[in-house]
Amino acid sequence: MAETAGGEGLLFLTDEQLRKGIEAMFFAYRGFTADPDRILEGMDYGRAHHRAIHFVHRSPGTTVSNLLAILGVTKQSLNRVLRTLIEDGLVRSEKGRVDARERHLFLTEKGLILERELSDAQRARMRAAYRAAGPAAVQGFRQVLEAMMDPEMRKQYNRLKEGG
Amino acid sequence: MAETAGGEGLLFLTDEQLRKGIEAMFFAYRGFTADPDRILEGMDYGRAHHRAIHFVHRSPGTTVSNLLAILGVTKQSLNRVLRTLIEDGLVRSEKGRVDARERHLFLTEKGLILERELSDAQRARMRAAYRAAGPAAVQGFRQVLEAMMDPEMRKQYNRLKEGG
DNA sequence: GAATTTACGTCAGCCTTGTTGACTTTCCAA
DNA sequence: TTGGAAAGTCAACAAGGCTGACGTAAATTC
Repeated sequence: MAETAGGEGLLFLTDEQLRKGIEAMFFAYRGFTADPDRILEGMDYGRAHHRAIHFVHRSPGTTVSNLLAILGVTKQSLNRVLRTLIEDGLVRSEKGRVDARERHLFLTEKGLILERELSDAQRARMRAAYRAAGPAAVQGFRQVLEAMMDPEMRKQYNRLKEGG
Repeated sequence: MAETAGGEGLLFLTDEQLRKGIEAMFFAYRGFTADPDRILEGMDYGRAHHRAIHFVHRSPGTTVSNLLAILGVTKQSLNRVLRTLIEDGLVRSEKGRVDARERHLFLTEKGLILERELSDAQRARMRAAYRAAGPAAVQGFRQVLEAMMDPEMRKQYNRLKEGG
């Protein structure tokens, strides 16, 4: 058995194993986004709209600043996406009561319908993958992903985990 | 304990669990690409160049058609990337001996140096994540990712796994 | 041997989604 | 009351996807 110094049998840390993990991430992410992409093509929306819809649904009433922090894009970029979603009546923007500078974002009925369609598709794939791999694998999956995040993103992720 | 029909305790298949998985994928993929992105910014290259370099390194002598199938982009898109890499002397293109229509692609010395820099960074993150999560988690991670791929992509992935 | 198909390259133009920079409006808080 | 934060907007640009059309060389098929 190929061992590294320390003799713990860290076969899973060889460059070859790491490379497989890298390629698995690459190919899997394609599958991960494939279904929503398919639904959105033809509509005037893209992946950026999906992300905005997802996180507004996830945290109703969230502010633009919040969303910027989560999505990690510039406000100009987010604004373009948000503006079309508001114009098309998928997202509602509400001036803050406590702090009137802030805009609180909500999905409208119409927005909720699209969100449902997108997340149903994405969850279906995730469910199939989970079912195929089993509960123990799922736990490992989540552990590795969490460890792979930047600390700042991990914070965001955990905040969402609790908050929901 | 919340059970679904069948009584196997499929707690990991609840919508809430699936949503967490979806968000974990989103945030983790950001981390996954962050280091190479940082290295490439400033150079005239981007993520698309990284992908081309990765898979040419992975399968030296691969053809353009092969690369197109793996990357899932149009030849025009790939060509733009490949052309700059060839011009800059990172990739060498060689007319096929058996079939002279084909172009076989290789990394040059210079290409190998950049590839090393990029993959070192990406592997370092992957290694840290693997180490933090442990071997069992890594196995689960790979199982779920593989199950998440489109069948066509899974074929490509497995072909690479063996071939290497 | 001629016709067709395949592999590759290229030009032109378009779209989405990211970026910077500059600027305004609104409004809270010191 | 004034400084600064939050939000929005305009303009310009770049990366990297896409389609469509076309050209060339080589292989394959008829």
